[in-house]
Amino acid sequence: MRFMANLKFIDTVSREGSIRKAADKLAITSTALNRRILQVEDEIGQPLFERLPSGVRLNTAGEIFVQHIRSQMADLARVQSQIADLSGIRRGHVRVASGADALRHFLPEAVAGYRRDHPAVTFEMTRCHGDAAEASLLSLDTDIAMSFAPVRAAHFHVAAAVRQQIYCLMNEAHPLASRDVIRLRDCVGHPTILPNALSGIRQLLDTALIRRNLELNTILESDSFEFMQNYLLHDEALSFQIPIGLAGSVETVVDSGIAGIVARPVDTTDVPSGVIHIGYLKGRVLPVAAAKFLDDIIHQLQQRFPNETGA
Amino acid sequence: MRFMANLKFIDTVSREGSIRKAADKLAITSTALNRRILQVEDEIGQPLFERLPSGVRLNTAGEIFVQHIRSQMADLARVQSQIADLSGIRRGHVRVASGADALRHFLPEAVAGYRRDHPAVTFEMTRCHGDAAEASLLSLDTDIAMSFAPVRAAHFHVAAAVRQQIYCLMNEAHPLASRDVIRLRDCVGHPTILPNALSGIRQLLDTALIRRNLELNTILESDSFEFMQNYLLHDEALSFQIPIGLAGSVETVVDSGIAGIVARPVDTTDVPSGVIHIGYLKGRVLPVAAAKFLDDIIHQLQQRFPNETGA
DNA sequence: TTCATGCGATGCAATTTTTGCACATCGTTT
DNA sequence: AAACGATGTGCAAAAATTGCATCGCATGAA
Repeated sequence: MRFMANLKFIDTVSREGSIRKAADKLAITSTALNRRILQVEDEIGQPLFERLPSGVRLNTAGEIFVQHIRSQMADLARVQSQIADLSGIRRGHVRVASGADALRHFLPEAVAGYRRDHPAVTFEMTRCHGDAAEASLLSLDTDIAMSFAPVRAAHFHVAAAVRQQIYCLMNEAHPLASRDVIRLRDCVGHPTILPNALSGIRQLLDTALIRRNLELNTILESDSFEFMQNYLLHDEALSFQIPIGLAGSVETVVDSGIAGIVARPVDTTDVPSGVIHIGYLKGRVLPVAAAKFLDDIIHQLQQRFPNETGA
Repeated sequence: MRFMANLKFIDTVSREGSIRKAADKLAITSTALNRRILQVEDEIGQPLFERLPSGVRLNTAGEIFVQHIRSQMADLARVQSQIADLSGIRRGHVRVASGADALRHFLPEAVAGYRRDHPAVTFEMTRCHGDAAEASLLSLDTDIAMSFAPVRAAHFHVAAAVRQQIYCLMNEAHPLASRDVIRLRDCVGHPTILPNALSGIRQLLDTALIRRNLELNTILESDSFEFMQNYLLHDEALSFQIPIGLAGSVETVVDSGIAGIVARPVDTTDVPSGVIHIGYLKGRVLPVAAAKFLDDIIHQLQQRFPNETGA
């Protein structure tokens, strides 16, 4: 895209914080890049960067301008996708930011299903927590975000929300495995594995524990659900997860998707349900491919969690 | 603006409908322009223009792309204006489309007043009727529109609305000049000058005349209020106008602003008041200069028509 | 303090890109 | 049939961009 080159260069410099680093990344010399930036600054009539000994940094004008550039580039992507759509080929690139839960089983399936119908569409899946998701929407690095943590509505347009009850995971040989519903106080004393503090599950659990003045015997913290679940195979411990992080539909979630591990719901009077929010940056018009994928996700969520999904 | 050149070129070609004409306007040769367009089409991956014997015309993809270009350019103007604003100098360019009424006295005063405070701001005033105003907002040729005709709310954000009663204008020697309020039936028989059919005043009058089955003795139609008003100096005829088209505030509008011509209100049970709408394209963020000017206009309207101005 | 390092800015020559002219090609109109 | 006016194309000239070597500057380490 020749006609966007200069703008893309400025965006890259602003991200790298250095003209030389950006030049490397863009496979041109720093001189050329430097002069193109000087030229744009000249055309704008104001410098966009502060020159520091360690590199460059956006000044206020630069902040405004870069925000404009990013929104331009995102809109160009939408236009291209829309134009490609006219000729029947559904092309496009969809960028999704999600918590680890949905990245395990739900999104792989959803993306594969979508690509079966539209093989020319490419994807970029980023794992991140609530705040990072919002930042990445704002800088237009991401089209769609999916987050179990509470979202601030200021910049986020919620396309769908799905209630998710907390489940307790354990080896099928665990003494609690015989119960249909787990109470929080039952867990006390058993060795427990928790997701790390940024996780929405962890936040719900912590709030519940403090309120009831309980303490768990936490033997391990991790941000990898895969690690935690596989650990359960080798030790008689408890872990927690939400349905979307488990294979299969919520009705049949007696086992967790891994042989030898079972999932039991935690009583909602102990730990309230959380909500997964799916949406995009408020005010944005998504590229056709992203918009279609979002529709698909919502459709699948409604099928899989028919009573828990709202607008 | 080097980095927007190609996009501006495409916009110009789409407006001129011919590469050669556009090339003339842009002061380059048609070959150069042609090749730049071919290059962009190549980068987009799809042709944007249909080649006709008489020139070029946008195809569907082109329509989408040009709309994107225009919104980009408008947004760039906003960004530039915002950046210029940072350094204290309030620069910018404000484009207003208005009916002839407000262009007579109100807008000249308003613009002059604004420029007194912000001499670096430039203006572009276009006289046009309702539908043309909407089109010019949509193609982003205009920032602010002011129209006495009814507006379709689909694309128009109404920033303010001012009720305007119809006034009857005549030579001070006219037999009707002694009345405080004019009834429509009083006008019958007198020679009358009317604004042309596109005018909001004319539409209100026509509706009223049809409803009451009256007919005026129309000796002249024009779209120039100046011509009509000056004609009254030389002939004992009637004409019509709204307060914003007259000098002075509505309370003191005994004379019309031109010596020898007086204005008398027409009874609102005969001809209902119309409404002037001031606003901009829905969803747009106006450049600071335009936004500030809009505030100014609204403020002045509220001062001049305190009981007739609403949100 | 001195020196080394890493940053952006700049002069100049090589290179790439863009431009303008002449002309080809196509469809419509006279 | 011929003339006209439109876009598309080869080729040489002109203009812009690039890369190298180098400068000036600020910081941090010895």
